[in-house]
Amino acid sequence: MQGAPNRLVSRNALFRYLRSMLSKKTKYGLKALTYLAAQKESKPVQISEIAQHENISQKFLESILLSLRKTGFLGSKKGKGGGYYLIKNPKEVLLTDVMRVLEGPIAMVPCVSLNFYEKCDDCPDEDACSVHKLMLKVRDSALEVYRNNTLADLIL
Amino acid sequence: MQGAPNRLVSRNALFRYLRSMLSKKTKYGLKALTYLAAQKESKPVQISEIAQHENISQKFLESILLSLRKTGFLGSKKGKGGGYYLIKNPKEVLLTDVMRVLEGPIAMVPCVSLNFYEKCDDCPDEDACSVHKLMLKVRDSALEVYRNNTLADLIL
DNA sequence: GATTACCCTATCTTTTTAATAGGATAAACA
DNA sequence: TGTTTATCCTATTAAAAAGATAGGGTAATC
Repeated sequence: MQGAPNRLVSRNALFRYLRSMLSKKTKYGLKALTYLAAQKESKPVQISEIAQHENISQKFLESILLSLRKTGFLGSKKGKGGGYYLIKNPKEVLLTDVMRVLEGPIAMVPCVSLNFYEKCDDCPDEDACSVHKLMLKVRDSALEVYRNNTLADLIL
Repeated sequence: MQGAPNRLVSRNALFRYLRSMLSKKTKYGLKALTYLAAQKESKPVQISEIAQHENISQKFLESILLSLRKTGFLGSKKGKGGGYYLIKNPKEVLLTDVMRVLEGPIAMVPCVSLNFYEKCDDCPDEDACSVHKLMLKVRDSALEVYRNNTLADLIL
């Protein structure tokens, strides 16, 4: 809005933009995956190396990589010379799958989620809900992006 | 991911999908705006009526409508027969503007926000950031939806 | 068998959202 | 003019979640 008094718009807005809609977990996870995808040799990379290179708290990254291993994206090797490595070819890793594991649902409201559907408690009829109607479109537009991009597309 | 063990995927995911990415403020705000836009007569509607009809806590709605008034979307009238009313024609109310006031930035990360840009503290070079690259696309896709829809499109 | 590096659980701090409370102000109407 | 109606405004609180940290367990390599 153009004409609105500045202080009133920005107060709420300021609070919001300090935090990101994307969780750090997802952010760090994506960075780590990209880092691994960009490796020339396919030998394990240590957590500490990724953490340093991407400015991530090592302990936090540890838990993220762990969950990426459990969900079938990464393999790991213990002991000296150990670390994490990509299991699949980056071109075969769809970002829809990555996002759903790291961030959860792609939809902004549970009632339009494909994989995590849940009825809204306050809304008696979804078909009569304006928010539902709008968020369906937003979900589809986001899905299109994630579906048409793989991990390989993130490498710069 | 298909093959991943169920309990491991769903634990994190469960937590995430209990909460919506869309704040209740935005949800309620959109519902209220749509309700007002759907009015046949253009006389003020009381908060209590909207709150009842849309299943919203009246006090919470009060603050939301207040902020919508301060940002130029709604007008209000005090006293008997008072209430809130839309200032513009629903066809002229772009959802980009509504979303920015209610929800804040449309981008999922500040570093790709058009109206609320801010550098990420952990990222030395945006052009070399895979997350930045991806989130630019997501932002654009969301923007397209919001730009091509007005309040009138939300009425069912 | 010592070192390396992943594995796992538990806890804590901070931030944010959502909601509530209580009263001030202004308009309408008798 | 005074009573009712309904918006206006500030402050507080409760609950949830994210992010980060701590500390030790386990397995593989040399």
